[in-house]
Amino acid sequence: MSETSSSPKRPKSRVESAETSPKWRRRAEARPAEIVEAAYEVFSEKGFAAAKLDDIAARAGVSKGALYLYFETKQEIFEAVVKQAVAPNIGAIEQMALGFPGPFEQLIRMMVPRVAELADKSNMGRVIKMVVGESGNFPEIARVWHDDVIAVGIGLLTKVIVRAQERGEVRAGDPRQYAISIIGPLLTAVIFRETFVPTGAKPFDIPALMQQHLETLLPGLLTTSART
Amino acid sequence: MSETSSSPKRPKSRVESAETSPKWRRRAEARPAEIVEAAYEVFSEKGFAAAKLDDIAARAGVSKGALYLYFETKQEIFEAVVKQAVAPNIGAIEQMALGFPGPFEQLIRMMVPRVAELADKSNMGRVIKMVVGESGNFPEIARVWHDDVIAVGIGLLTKVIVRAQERGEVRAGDPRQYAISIIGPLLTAVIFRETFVPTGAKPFDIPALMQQHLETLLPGLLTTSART
Amino acid sequence: MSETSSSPKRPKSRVESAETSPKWRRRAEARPAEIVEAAYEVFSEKGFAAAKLDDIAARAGVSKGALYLYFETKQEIFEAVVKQAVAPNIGAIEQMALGFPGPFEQLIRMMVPRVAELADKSNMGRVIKMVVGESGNFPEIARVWHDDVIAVGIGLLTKVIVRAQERGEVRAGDPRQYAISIIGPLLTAVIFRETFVPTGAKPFDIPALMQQHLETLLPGLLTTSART
Amino acid sequence: MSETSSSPKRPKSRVESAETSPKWRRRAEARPAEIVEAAYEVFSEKGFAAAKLDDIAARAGVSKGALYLYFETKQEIFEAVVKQAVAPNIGAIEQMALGFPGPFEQLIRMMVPRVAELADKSNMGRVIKMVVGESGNFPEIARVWHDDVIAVGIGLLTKVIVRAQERGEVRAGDPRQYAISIIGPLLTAVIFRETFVPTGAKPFDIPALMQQHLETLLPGLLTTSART
DNA sequence: AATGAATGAGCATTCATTCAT
DNA sequence: CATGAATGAATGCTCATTCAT
Repeated sequence: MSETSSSPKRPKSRVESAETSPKWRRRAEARPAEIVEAAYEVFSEKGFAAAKLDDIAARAGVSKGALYLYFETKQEIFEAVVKQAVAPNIGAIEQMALGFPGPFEQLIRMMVPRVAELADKSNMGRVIKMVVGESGNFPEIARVWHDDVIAVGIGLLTKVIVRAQERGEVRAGDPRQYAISIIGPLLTAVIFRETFVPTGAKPFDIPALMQQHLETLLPGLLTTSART
Repeated sequence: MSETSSSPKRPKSRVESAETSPKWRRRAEARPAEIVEAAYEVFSEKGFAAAKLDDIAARAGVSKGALYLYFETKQEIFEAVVKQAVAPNIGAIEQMALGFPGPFEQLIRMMVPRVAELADKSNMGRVIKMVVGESGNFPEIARVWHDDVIAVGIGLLTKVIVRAQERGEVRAGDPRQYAISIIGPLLTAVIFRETFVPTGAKPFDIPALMQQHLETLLPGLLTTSART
Repeated sequence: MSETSSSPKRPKSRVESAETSPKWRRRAEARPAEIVEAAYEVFSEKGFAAAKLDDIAARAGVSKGALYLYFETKQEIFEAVVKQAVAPNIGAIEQMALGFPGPFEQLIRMMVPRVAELADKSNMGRVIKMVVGESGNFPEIARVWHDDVIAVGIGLLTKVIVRAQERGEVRAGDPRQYAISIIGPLLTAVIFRETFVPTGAKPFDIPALMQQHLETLLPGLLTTSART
Repeated sequence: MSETSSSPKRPKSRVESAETSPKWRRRAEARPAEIVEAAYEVFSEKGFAAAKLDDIAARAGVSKGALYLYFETKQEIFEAVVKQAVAPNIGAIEQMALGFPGPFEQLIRMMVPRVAELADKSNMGRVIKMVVGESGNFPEIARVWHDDVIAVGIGLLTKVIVRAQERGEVRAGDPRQYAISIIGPLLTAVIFRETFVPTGAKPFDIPALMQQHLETLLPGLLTTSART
């Protein structure tokens, strides 16, 4: 879980005293994060509807009632779980990509492994699975995720490609489609891992997969002049 | 929906009577398929848990009780829905691919648009979404889908690539990863369509996307000697 | 309970067949009335919030789930109970009063005992108690009851008095206040019966009370010329 | 609220220390009354079951936990609220009535406006509403209220009437019924005000109503010789 | 004395499943 | 075969009550 804590209803402690002795303030500060963490596990295993608040509470080590001290509904907990996976590194990556001074090939060779690493290690995969699975029931969540994550990611990649095309580094072609060409195998591998690997399917080595994918794709993506 | 009827518990007609009014007969025979068709719609919209048998029955134009004449549980209906999307054309494609006499490039240039077309038109996307979303609750279904569809598809592609590598048409490299390189953008686009397009996201032209993807990928995939 | 059944969501029987053999149609037709009857008892004993649907269901001899075949919420059941006591005889009394050709004294001497009898025998008292007790939480119910019962009753009495004043039979004075002078002791006695008699208070003989009240009130209400 | 403090569980001050800061002391002493005052408002608006201790605590300006320093249960708070409205002026009125030396007519002409004024201004109406509404759940409270308030009031009036009958001032007739004849319209108007006026019903001018009621009733109540 | 976080029993509501007709 | 009324276990949410601080 990242520290990008969404802002759940925090029971307002009266003075927010200077130095909270750890024994004093019970667990009030930590609770929301603990709950979201537990909820993340349960939701990603069962999906929204099949997840029981009893289970979430138990896994968070609190009573069912305590959930309602920090969240108003089950759906709000779900939204917190999904949001908490949203902003994590997108901003950082965005900075890096748009500010990068060198040629497209260098940029992409730096970014793709980094993103692959991220996808491999983080829980983004399970969150994607949740968003996909519940998009029918929570269009709003799907919309937010699209706007905040997917569109930003694809848009960033597209922008980088357009710029490279303008500089003659990338061949003519629909840049948004190129973005999917680049990133599609990664998403597929992540979803595959979350969906089929637990039932016994042979997993992919995601960084290796993306490394090879990049080597395969670049010759057809770069203009002859841009090729190293 | 195809006629590949899954095998729901068909109520044993007590006497298998000589001549029943043909109109009646026909309806009765069609029932399971109608139910699965309706269930497919509801499940793919809501997911397993949020789908109500009331809705399925209503959409199938039968009473709720009637569902239990053909299926024993909600889960069994769900399995029928998923299975019914399994067999679709994999077999045909398999034949085509493995029997293809020409070079890899020709084969892949023929297959990919065909599969893209299929993915674009069929409801496979929604079924994938269902399988992804419910894989946590129904590992068995995920397993079956993997074994019967995913593994077969990837395996087929892998096999074709291995053969092409042996003939010096495809560069060295992990053939299973190459398979994902080829097909990943398609799966990503399909899932994107099912998940985000309904909430307003700009859709992809899937055949065009795969056409461009192929042109981009082939230069790096084929050996220099195999290039047209 | 009167037959003035409000119209609860009746499970639509498919053909409403001509003669429903009592053994065939289960209890579908009778159920709503039975439920309302049971709910009336529980609500009037406990009030809205403290009434448990379990109790209502048990007393109606059905399962808890069955309640939801006929009503959508607890509140809707409550409203049905209250409404069902609304229209009962108001209409009849209204006809009688407004169409009465004789002098005011005759009319009032006929009406008051009749209404007293009604209040004594019917369950109106308990319903009034419910409306009073829950008016804070269900202003809408209080409003409906006021508009449909209280205002009609007071309005009717007021109208009769105004007419009698115009004919010189009743002394000058606020006719709406006269109405309360006439009917107030009856309402008080009814509420007293519902509230305090169950805890051991000595009840009033309501018809006798109203008889004496009328004899006491009439001399001051009628003009000298109208006195018998 | 009056100072007739009910007796809530006062936390035993451990040392009954010599001199505590007087400001502190005062607050502590006032707490129970403040709580009862707040509870009165909430209970009279919502009824017992729908009243939340959270609301009561908030309105009293204390924490929820603090309620339990003074009362052991919700019901005990409720009882304190009801009791606190009991003693109000009944005693004073009783003295006045029983000690009155003049004729019945004078007594009643003095008492009724005074009681009407009281009913009009005090919160008795809301308490009556509460008692009526919760009598099913709290028979004990209903009993206490009957014994301490209702029976006393009716009994007092009855006693006065009996005495007047003995002196030949009031006609023959059931004196307890006469009491209801006199006071019923007042109670009806009070309950009407609490129940229906908040939903938009036209209120009664209670003192005026009772004035007219008295003028109407007295001719039939007094003997010819007692008439002024 | 006072706080307010935490508890957990309690209840309205839903829905897969059964079965009398 | 078919119906749909009926069931009852399951679950989200509430709120009086407790207790560590």
